[in-house]
Amino acid sequence: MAPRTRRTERRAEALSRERIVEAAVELLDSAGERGLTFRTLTERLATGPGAIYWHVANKGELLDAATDAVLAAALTPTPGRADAADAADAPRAEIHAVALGLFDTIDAHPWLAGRIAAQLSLSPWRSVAPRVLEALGRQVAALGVPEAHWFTATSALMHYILGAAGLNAANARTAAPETDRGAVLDATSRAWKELDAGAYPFTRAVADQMRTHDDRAEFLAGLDLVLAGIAARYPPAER
Amino acid sequence: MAPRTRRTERRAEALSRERIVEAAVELLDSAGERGLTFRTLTERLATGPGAIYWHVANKGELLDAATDAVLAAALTPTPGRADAADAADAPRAEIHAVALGLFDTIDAHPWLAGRIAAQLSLSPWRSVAPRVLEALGRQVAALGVPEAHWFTATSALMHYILGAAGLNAANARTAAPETDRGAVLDATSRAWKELDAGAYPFTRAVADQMRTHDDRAEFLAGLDLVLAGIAARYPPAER
DNA sequence: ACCTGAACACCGTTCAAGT
DNA sequence: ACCTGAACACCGTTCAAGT
Repeated sequence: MAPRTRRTERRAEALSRERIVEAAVELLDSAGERGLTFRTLTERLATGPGAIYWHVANKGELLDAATDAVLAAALTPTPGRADAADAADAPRAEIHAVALGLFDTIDAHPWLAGRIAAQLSLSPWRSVAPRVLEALGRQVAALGVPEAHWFTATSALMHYILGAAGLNAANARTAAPETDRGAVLDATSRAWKELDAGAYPFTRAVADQMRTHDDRAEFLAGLDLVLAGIAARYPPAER
Repeated sequence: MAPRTRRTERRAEALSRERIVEAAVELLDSAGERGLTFRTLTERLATGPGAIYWHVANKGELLDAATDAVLAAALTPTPGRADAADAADAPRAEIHAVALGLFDTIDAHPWLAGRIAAQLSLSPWRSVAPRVLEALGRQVAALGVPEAHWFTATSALMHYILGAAGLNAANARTAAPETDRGAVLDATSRAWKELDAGAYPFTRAVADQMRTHDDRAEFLAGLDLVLAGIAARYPPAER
């Protein structure tokens, strides 16, 4: 056998945990959670499974590392991004910015939703929970919420944001690439209108509002409801 | 010998879609999503994989059927369960009842969380979305929210309820049976207190509130924040 | 220390064959 | 019409062996 063209399929740099995680994120983004296997990963990295297991304990740890890598970028504060008109509105603007950052990140990496849920509870001391809590909680404090209600108010915000963003991401998660959002909304709206009039009067009534809704705008409207509730129930302490 | 011992490994009744779904739910409850395989299922039903594929198209359809079966029970209205002191408070009490029903159901069947998210978006015309929307939306209308905001208000409620319940369920989903909740909260609280004082002042400040919190009570407190926000932002139309 | 690649146990699914 | 069970392609993981 001839001495082969010099490593056309051979990787240029040494393997490292970072390179493995990077390739994992790419596979997850392009093919979803089912697209990341040790076969596709070893093929892309031009190596064998044993090499990956040298740097990573198992698939779960790899998914956790991928989650951390993507979320770290999303949660890195970008000072001044809010540029609120007046300072009084700064906390609300900052909460919007954090929420939209998470919403858009989860929308762009839909596989994140399931992983965040797993991490939040499996290891609540790890980076995700404290980072999100800290970013939101400081603004909750700035809004004047009495300290006794800090945890409750911030938890509710965090649950709404991560929950709603996660449910929304399921859209992108499994929808075929050529699936037209408008067509899905049309079909769903039509199906709702054909529900039994006696059993589903409300759903029939909102079928048109559903058809024309904007995911991002609805997400923000819901966020503002939570914020309005916080303002109403936990008004700033007198002084 | 008593008729009991006869055909210990042979099933008594003919296979049916219902019996298969029933067995699937039991396996999911006892061993989680990873515990349901065609091997464990055929063993429990004393049959082969081909028999199951005669009644069910594939594993995805089986999981959808299991989800529908469990949610149908949770969403069946139980009239009079709320028994509010006065009628004015009836909508809020009913929303609490629906929310707690979903919270407890998802808590008891943690595998539901991921499946609900998938169904909500993959096929929003199917039973889950209209049923939840209808149950919540009627009460939103009863609260006097103007019709123009019905969809937004009800969507926010639904996203909070399903999102928060789903994130909470991740707790039960992977925690080892002998894991003591109190011990986890203690360890998490301690870890939070050891975070960098400059970077995590808020998280450190709420570490004690987190340690003593009650999941169900926090869930309801967050729900009340959304409801308070709805009352504040979408007050009943004048007449 | 880092990597190779064959091998193992297990998975969802198919299908020719039975009744 | 309904069920059997061997077989297939694929998965995560291991490990003796190389450098």
